[in-house]
Amino acid sequence: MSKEITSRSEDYSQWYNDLVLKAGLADYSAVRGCMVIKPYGYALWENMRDVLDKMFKDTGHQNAYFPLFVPKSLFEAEEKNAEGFAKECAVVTHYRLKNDPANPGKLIVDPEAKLEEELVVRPTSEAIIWNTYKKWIQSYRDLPILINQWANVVRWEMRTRLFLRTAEFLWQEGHTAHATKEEAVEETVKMLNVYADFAENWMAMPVVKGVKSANERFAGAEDTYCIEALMQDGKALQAGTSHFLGQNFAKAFDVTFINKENKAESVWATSWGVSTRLIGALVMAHSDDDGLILPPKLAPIQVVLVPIYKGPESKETIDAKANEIVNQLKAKGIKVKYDNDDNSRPGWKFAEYEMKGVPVRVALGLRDIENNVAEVARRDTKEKKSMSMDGLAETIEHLLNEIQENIFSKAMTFRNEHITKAENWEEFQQLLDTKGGFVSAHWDGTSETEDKIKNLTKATIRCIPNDNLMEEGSCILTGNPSSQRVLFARAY
RNA sequence: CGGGAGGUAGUUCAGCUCGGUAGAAUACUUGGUUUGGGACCAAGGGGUCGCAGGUUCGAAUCCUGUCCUCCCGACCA
Repeated sequence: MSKEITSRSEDYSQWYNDLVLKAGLADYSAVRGCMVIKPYGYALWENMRDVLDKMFKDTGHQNAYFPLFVPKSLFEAEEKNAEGFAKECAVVTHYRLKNDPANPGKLIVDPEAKLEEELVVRPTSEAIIWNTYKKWIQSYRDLPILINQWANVVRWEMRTRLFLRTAEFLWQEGHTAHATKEEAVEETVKMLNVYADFAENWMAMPVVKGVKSANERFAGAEDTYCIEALMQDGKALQAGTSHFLGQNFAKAFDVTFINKENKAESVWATSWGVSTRLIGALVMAHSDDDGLILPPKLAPIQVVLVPIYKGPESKETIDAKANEIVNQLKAKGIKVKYDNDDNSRPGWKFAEYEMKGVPVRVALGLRDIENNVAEVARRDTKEKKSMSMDGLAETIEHLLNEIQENIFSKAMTFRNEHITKAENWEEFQQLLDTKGGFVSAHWDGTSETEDKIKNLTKATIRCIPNDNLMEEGSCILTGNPSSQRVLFARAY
């Protein structure tokens, strides 16, 4: 047991906070609700970003960059979107400070520098982007436009949590424009699948793909598709969304194109995004009371090599052998760190790299070298084994794959065990209170019922799964007829 | 934004009730011994007690304001 962090059973929230801070992922800042992402956390984000970026490019998208500020008049153009975000917008009203005549050395906002029109700090970029697309689109030949941007956005949240909900966060937002509804819907689904692929095959985090109910839909969207993940405390977390925006933004920003029949039509739109929230998801999906457990495919350090010195004369021998192993691992493209820092002892390093979630640790001492072996420890199961130095790089390469698969299947098993059917209201409540996870239940399809259930239980409809079976039943709350089950859960 | 808790050395915290020269552990620096699960010895450095006012001869301590964090709630694509 670690003496550094609160255990999950004692206080899950505190465990999460301790972990993020002590593993060196992030730190609090002097700005309310805004965090500092530290090098180790940022390295993790860079790995995630690079993989996603390649996936976006492989599906035909290009990166571009749009301004941080949105003039208020543009922001309010799409009414539902504006209304949805209005109460959490940071707004720039002035462009200059000046010395405070009453208080030397202090600054005040210069009242003479008031902006004619306020600038909204983007909470999302549909407005500024569709205002731009208007200029770019005249003909069907200009479509589709498939653009992604990596950016920061600001949402003035009332209550923030490291990575899971911060006032400023990093994300990517894809914004595409299409000539037909079918093509836009296809794009929306395609990107949802990209997200699910990334979550499952890179983050080792199983997700349910589905569509949101009207209550949970993105402001301004016709349909919001999502991937929903399950955390170890039984709460759900929305890990990514892909929106079919219909022609709402095209109409709000007057973006039309001339089709092959020489007729003007409104453009069809999608937008889709994932954020640094995924780091929070990754932490909560796999880690334990000793620290992070990172999937090898995304870990900033995949293998750490720790020398066990015995007297100064052993250093040369061990360093030489260690460098040999490092080079073999590097030749296989494995990210390896040789930690021969003599200021901390092996035991300290073991605990430290467990905290940081490094998937594989190799300990190397004279004893091992004499026997032509190395001690290999895996983070996920904490299993330690002496392994032959012959073909060690291959052994470790396979082990990394095995760890990736193991943490995925462990998370998958947990997730599957936490999708439970509820047949009546008592059962529904009891499942939420005692077991947690997703509760699969019939719902009459109305927003009113969903609101009532939320007020009574704090559970929301996470999604209507894509591959849902049609099944006659009656609503868990009202008893009204229902044609399919939906997934309820308490969520982050 | 409502309720609760908190902010003192890099970190975790004591001191505050009852005002009187700023403390511990750990971390850090230097030297040495060490190294198979968070080493040991010796010496050394480090805090305008979150910030701003006020009361007082004197404030970490009492009062007011403010900023930040955590927990619960409301809110949240």
